[in-house]
Amino acid sequence: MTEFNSRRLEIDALRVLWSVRRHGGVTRAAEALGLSQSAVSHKIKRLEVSLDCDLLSRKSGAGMFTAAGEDLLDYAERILGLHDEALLSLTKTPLAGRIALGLTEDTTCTDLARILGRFRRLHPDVAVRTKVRMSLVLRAMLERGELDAAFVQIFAHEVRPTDIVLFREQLYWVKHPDLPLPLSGPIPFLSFDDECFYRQWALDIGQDGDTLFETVFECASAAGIVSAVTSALGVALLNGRHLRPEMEIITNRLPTPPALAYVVRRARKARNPALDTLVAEIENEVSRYGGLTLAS
Amino acid sequence: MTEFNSRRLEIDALRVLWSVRRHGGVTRAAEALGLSQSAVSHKIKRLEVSLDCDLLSRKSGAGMFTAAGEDLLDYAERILGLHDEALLSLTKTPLAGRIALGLTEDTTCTDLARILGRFRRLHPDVAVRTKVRMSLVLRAMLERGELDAAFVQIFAHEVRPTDIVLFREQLYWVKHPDLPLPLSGPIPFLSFDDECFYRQWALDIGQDGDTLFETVFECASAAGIVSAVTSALGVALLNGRHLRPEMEIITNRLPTPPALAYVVRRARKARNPALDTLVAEIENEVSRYGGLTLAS
DNA sequence: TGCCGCGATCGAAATTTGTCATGTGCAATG
DNA sequence: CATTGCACATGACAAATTTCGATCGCGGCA
Repeated sequence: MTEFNSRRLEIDALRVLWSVRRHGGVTRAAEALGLSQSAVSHKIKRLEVSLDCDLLSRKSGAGMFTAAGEDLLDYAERILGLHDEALLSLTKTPLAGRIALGLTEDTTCTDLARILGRFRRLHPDVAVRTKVRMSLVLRAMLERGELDAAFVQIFAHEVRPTDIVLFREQLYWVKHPDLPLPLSGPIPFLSFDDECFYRQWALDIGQDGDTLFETVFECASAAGIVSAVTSALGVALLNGRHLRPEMEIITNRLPTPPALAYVVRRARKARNPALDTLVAEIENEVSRYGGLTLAS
Repeated sequence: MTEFNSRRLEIDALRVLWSVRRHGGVTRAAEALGLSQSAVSHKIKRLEVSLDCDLLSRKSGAGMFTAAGEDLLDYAERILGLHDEALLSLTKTPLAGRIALGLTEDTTCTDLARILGRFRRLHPDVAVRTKVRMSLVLRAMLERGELDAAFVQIFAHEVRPTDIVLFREQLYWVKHPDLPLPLSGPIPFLSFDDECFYRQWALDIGQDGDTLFETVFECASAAGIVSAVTSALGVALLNGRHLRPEMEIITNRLPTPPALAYVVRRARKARNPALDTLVAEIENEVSRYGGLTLAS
């Protein structure tokens, strides 16, 4: 009772454990944390030894964690939350002001929500207004000065030095295995709606001569495209998060799709200390965890 | 912004900080934590450096902590609470049962409350019944088997091997400076009520010949005695927690008062796994912090 | 003024933590 | 069924951090 229970947890180890869950594996967690794989492995092992119980269930099959592990993760999450907030509150300068923020639908229910929530708690005198639009619209609003900053998806090669990259992702051509690619004539294309900024890229690639694609389906939500693909209605451009096992990735006959990035982009505008702080917090989070994640 | 804020707190350091407040000083905290004074000093210094702000205000006069320090302590307390609970929850076996517990008034609003609260949260199926009585009464109830365990005050020399000592304290003879001790005749005595177990000790010491004391004031609460002393009504036996600067400690003419101890004492009784666990938790807390504290 | 108690600081020693290199188990593959 | 690839574990060693004992400096106090 004395030796193993008197041993204490350390925040660092909890963060590693948490990162393992978040990134789904020791190796990935290590990458994200900027550590070697063995360091992460060791840290967890030490945690296990000091607690005298297993946390990772090295069984294939079931979940990655043991019951004790899941249990601890619960606490870890709360402790880490407090920890990060404590850190922020120490550097807190009384802020007031107004922030107009643009989000995409994708980003509303993820890490960003947590960060925004915490920000409002720490700085109750800052009025944060958020608008949810598609990336193209948000970019236009930024240009027109209607927003102070926005979370937008752009082509990787469009990233500006002042953007903060939240994470990068790759687009894939996908179709259902049952759908044969027509050897000649247009390929049936499942497209996001007009405002989708990489739909243009897809429609532009067939320009040399005849049209490569024929848009047979148009839908604003990823979920709609996903189900159209699985119904073998046609070919679509999807990012990694939306891939499903039953989808087939097309690697020949079509040009490699461009890489994408989710970034925070600020408006060229007057100083805004409140926004500075918020952006700094996001940067912090990104650098600590090696990017943010979205729910898939 | 990047370098000092990206640095992380560690639970250990927070515990040290907290211990410094709790024990009112670096040196005491070190003792309680079983570390050297320099280790504690260093740990705090490191914390300060990594946060790039002062936590202890080395000024004489005002409080021991800076505003940032107090701020951090707030979070530290919450983080430590979660930490300890996490640790406990990992070793948790589903407990059920019933515990009859005796407390003194002194112990109701201190660390014990925190431990009991946590215990009930972690083991909702254990019914904890508490009774608040004076130490003498509690001891009798223990003997009669009406309680499973009790937190009682006893003479230090009465501590049994099976008792868990929560902390020790010393009694002092005190009076107001304005009150002269009569050179002959009985000394005016301010006494707790009948059930106070060391009142007997005081009344017994005059037995060789005439009565040394005359009880001029009797009150069940320490607050009453304190104000009677400051009103120069007489002489009283008080423990360190109740000493006030304006009181004068009498060191001659009266025998040195006995040392006291607050202990957890269990009834000689059948096994009670729930009680075992609770007692183990208390032992843990005591060994980690070198005793519990009471509000003065 | 000289003596405490308390905390800061320094160098050396001990402990902890991270890395590289390597080993093991498990699946998919030819 | 050997082979390859992947993900994680482990061991040895180097680097960094933490602790300790000793010593110093500072403010109260007799």
